[in-house]
Amino acid sequence: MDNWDEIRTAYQVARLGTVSGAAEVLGVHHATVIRHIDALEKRLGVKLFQRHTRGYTATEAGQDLLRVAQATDDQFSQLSARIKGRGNEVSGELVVTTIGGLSQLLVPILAGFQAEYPDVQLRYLTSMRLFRLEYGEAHVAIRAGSPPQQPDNVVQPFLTLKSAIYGSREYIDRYGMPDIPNRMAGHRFVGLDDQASRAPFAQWMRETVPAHQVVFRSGDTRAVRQAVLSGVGMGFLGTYERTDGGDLVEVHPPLEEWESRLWLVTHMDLHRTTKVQAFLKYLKDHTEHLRDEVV
Amino acid sequence: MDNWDEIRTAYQVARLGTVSGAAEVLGVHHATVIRHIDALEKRLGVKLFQRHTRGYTATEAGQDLLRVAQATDDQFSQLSARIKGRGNEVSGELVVTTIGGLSQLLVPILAGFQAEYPDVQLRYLTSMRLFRLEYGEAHVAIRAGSPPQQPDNVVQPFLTLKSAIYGSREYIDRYGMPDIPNRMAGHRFVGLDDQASRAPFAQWMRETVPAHQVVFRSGDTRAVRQAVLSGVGMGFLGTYERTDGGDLVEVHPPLEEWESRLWLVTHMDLHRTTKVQAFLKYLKDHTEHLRDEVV
DNA sequence: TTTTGCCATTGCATTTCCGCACGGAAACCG
DNA sequence: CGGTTTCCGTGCGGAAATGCAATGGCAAAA
Repeated sequence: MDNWDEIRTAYQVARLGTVSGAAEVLGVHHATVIRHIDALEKRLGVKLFQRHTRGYTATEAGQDLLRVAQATDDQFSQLSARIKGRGNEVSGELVVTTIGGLSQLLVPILAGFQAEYPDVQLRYLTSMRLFRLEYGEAHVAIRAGSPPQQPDNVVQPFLTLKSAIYGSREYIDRYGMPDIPNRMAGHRFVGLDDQASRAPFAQWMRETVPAHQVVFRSGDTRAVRQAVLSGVGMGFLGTYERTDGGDLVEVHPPLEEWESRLWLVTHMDLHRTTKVQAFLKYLKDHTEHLRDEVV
Repeated sequence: MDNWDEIRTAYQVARLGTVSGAAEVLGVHHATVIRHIDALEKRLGVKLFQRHTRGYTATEAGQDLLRVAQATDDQFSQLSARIKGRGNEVSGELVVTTIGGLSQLLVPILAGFQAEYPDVQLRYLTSMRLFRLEYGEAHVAIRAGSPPQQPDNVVQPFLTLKSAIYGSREYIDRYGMPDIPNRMAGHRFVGLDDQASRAPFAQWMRETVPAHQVVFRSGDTRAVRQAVLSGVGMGFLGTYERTDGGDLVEVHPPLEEWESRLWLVTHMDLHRTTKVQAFLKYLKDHTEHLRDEVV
């Protein structure tokens, strides 16, 4: 049963009883309607209508088709309404994927967004592997580094994370303030676990700090921060983390080369949807102060 | 939501995940599939798929469509099977319309037909008004008189009903054998109630027998027969009725001008169906002896 | 890393489909 | 009873949908 349009045509004829009426409803010429009916009947090998001078009367087969197609028409109308509506409402799942270590910054914002749009179910993914927007695994991705070049993605700048080297007051009191990068001998560092990390400051650290001086490594930035706070050693922390309580001393101010540019990435096909737009707007509105600060 | 074919296309893409696969299943070119999807999405204003190099992945809207269209496809398949099958099976309603007075001949045949095809529901209509085949009011009509000329009807000769004048033995004993049409004075007749009846013998009677000699009229041929049997008067009876028990005397043998030609009429659109064909065959097979007899 | 295969996309040629107009027939209406 | 309306049926020219083939991109295999 291919060619669903012919069924639709036959449905209108069965419903209205005339070819002309069906043609008007369908917005086509009545000749087209006749041809559709003829083709459909030929393919089925059964007459759907009896032709007479006042119109078409459905045979038993035609009445059967009428019932089925009526239901189909209803279904499609509802489907259309749902789909069209869904484009303009903020509901359903919203999947956000990001690099690790931004939870502290993002989760409160996500919570606020969810409060504003209660119909949204949020999924916040910070997996090791890169979630792929093109397969629909996420609606919005936050990526770091150089601007992603995927062709089907819409990329826009998000934040520039400034990092500085911090140490705990306790550590400074004990080991003195290091003169970076000139005289760091005898000092201890806390760093990222990922040896291949492409974070700018991680690269700097690999090049500048001898490996044996990095006495604590972790993939979790909160663990890194905790380690610095505990006086294990100095380490890079995002400047946005500084405001959190804790007795931290800035050992070296932020350098431009340590900055990590963040990008908001969405798939082209989803970027225009109201849901994604609403989220992006909310996200930008609630990170404004950070952007001002770091620019 | 017009253009159901595009929904069908989108359905296959959602089901198979690739444009190429859908194109193969649908028996069209890739390009056509892409254009269908693009058009549908444009009309809905919502993306149904996310495009990537390995194929198309359905968005939430696309998955919704998938579910609905899946059900539709099932429905249409079943519909098609029903319709195609119905063309080749003998079931459902079968409406036969006929002139009055053939019940005695036809009903036993109808009963036999129904016994042979138990899935058939018979309707046997002998209404005053002419049921119109072209509006689908009946599958088969039995008409009398000159061959019907309706353009969309399939007409074939059925039987030739021979009529003769009968009287009861009692009547003949009392009034003597009349010499028809020469000396009928003093005789009594039983006739049809319908003054305008176009039955040949009714016409003959109107012209030949003075109205006051027709002492019993009825529209029901069985009543007429009963009246003749009861000795009310002479009357026309079909020769096929003669075999029935009863003490009848043929007052005048059948004349050609009294014959009533019967026609089997079907509407073109229904004539080819197995159901109608089966009925016509059964009808002919079981009236063969009558045909032989009257020719 | 190179190769191979699969897949979407796009411009161009073609065919199919559609709209138009005319004809004809039946019913409706004063 | 004749004019009028409302249908359906069909040949023909044009337009829209389709098929074709070339292109490019990505990923898995070699």
